[in-house]
Amino acid sequence: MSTIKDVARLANVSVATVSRVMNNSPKASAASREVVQKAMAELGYTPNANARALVSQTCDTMGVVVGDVADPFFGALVKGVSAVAVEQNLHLLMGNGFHKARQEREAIELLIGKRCEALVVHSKALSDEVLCDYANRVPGMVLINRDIPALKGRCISLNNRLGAATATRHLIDLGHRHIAFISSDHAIEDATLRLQGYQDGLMAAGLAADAELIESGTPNEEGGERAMLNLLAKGLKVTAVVAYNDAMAAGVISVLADNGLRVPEEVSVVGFDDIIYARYLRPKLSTMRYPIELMAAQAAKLAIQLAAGESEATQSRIYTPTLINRHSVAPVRAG
Amino acid sequence: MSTIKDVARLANVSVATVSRVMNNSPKASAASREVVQKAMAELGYTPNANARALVSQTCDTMGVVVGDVADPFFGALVKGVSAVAVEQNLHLLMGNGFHKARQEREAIELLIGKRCEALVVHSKALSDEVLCDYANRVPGMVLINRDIPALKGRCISLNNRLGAATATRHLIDLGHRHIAFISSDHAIEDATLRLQGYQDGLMAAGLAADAELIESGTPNEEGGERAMLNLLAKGLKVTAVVAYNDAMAAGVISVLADNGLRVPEEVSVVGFDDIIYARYLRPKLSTMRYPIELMAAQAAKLAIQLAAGESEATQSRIYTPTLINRHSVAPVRAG
DNA sequence: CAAAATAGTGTAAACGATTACACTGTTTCT
DNA sequence: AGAAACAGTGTAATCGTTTACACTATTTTG
Repeated sequence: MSTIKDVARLANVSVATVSRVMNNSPKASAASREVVQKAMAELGYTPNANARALVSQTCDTMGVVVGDVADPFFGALVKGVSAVAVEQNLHLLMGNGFHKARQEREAIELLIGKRCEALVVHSKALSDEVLCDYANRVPGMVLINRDIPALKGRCISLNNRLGAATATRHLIDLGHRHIAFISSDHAIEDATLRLQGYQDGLMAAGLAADAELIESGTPNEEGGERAMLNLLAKGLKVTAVVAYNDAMAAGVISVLADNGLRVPEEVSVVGFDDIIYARYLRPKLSTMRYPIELMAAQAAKLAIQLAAGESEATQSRIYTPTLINRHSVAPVRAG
Repeated sequence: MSTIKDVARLANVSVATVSRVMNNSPKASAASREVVQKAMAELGYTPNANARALVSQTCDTMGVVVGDVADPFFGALVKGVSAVAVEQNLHLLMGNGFHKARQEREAIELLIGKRCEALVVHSKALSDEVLCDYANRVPGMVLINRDIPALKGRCISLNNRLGAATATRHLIDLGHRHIAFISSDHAIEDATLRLQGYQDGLMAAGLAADAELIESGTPNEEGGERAMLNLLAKGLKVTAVVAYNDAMAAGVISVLADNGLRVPEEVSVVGFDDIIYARYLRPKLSTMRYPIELMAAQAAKLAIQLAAGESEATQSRIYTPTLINRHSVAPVRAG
């Protein structure tokens, strides 16, 4: 691969002139512009971004760490970050943490190593301390879907607990009294919080929380299917289900339908996240909207500001999930 | 941010020693190991990957260019590439082309600029010539979902035409004679090819292709809805629909259901791609499987091999889409 | 015990770009 | 005409690493 020297040689100028042409410096004459550009084209020259980053101490890159890109939720997250990156003329470097501590660390360290100025990190497997440590090293690092007290102004998260409570209350308002919860067995905060929210909802209505009505599985379609199958096997009366997320809700609906239970006539189902295909399920899924793309864009902007040295806010930004009423929830049937 | 010199100073050794410790060189004594590691930890030192890449002429990074990460299809593609990246201990750099020529160029040039050794590129907006040009500059560049004759051994694609023909034939075999095609209005090869495949299918059965039965829209759920709405408005007899992709099929089914037309009893629908949520639609979507994750992994492996200097194959790798029979297709009803 | 081998360290030259500074030649001004 | 301003260029230092090479101190060998 050719270097700036090759170009300089071919164009019969110095490397400084080549550099000036590349960077549109006003100090380059029209004549050198032309000859240099011709040489660059002839050699198929692409400047070495690493060398550039080294001397200019900035690589115009934003980094983002997610769990797994193939998950639509993270797809939306990356899209939100990507949009502001494009807008700000930054490039995007992506790391997958796969929900494992070691891999999350590696991903973050890689991005810091490449000297990304702004960093949006989604980490569930790392401790507050570890994350603080990184954050202290990198001013432009922002955490998404996490709320660490010591990192107040650099966290953007969602009130998971409130969301699950809202979903539950909605069902109760429609007359449901036998409400199950399909939980995630991933040992992350969100799972606990949403479960608590469900219990809050029951409690507020003076309903007892029955542990038998709680089943869990991996937080995807298969997990939802399996958990619902287990729940059904118990033969309990259930008129409504609150699912940990939309993917699990899809599994739940699938199992319900396969077993001749009509949604929402016989069983109501409410999801969480409002992922891209929630409204294309049949029935269209009622769910708690998680404005992740918006939040991610917000996080990206914040990261850029912090990287530029702006002082941080004194408060975490906590979003509120809102109920989206589609067709998977109905009032409980008389009797 | 601290540098190797800071570490050296604090540890009272030379930078060479620090470097040796970092790289686990056998030339570093246990004593320096300890003192250097302590200094690194104390400073929160992270080596500058750009400097490293500059001198070592390799950055252990694989690049991937996709249309839009938020699209589940591309999510799966990135996942496939990501899996082999992790396996080979490479990092992943991602660029979004958003199906625009200028942005695709920028994304590719960025990755070349960063000196990614291996590159998996999904580009539909760039011409064969432009792509060839890039490929000639970068030995480890592989094209996915594209088949450029001049780049035989470096293309991995799917037989779109055959896929659409297979889907159509399947419907014909079930007795359907009034089969519509919901096409994508993106001006890319795939759209043309799938439409041709549909026509091939009809032709092979001696059926006339009725231009009235072809509607198009943006290749997503909304586009599918709109196109199906337009088709319905014509009041033609239609017993089956072949959709450009699963997202459009989801829209098609949604509109059909909203208008009281039962799928598959009254109208059969077949999609294309088998994206993640195809089997969670109701009815479960019958579709042509596009093994994109597998293909992407294959492309990534190929890219790595080529980057390592292995000679290329003499043939493009063309995958065959297979029919996945779920519940959105049924035999035509008597009468 | 001297010579040779070994272990560990440091110095300095790369890598490929940017840019301050010095320089030359031309234009503009008085 | 001579001074001052300006335009354009090149030289060389720099960014933060790696690593060949030279070097010293120690250990092994005959």
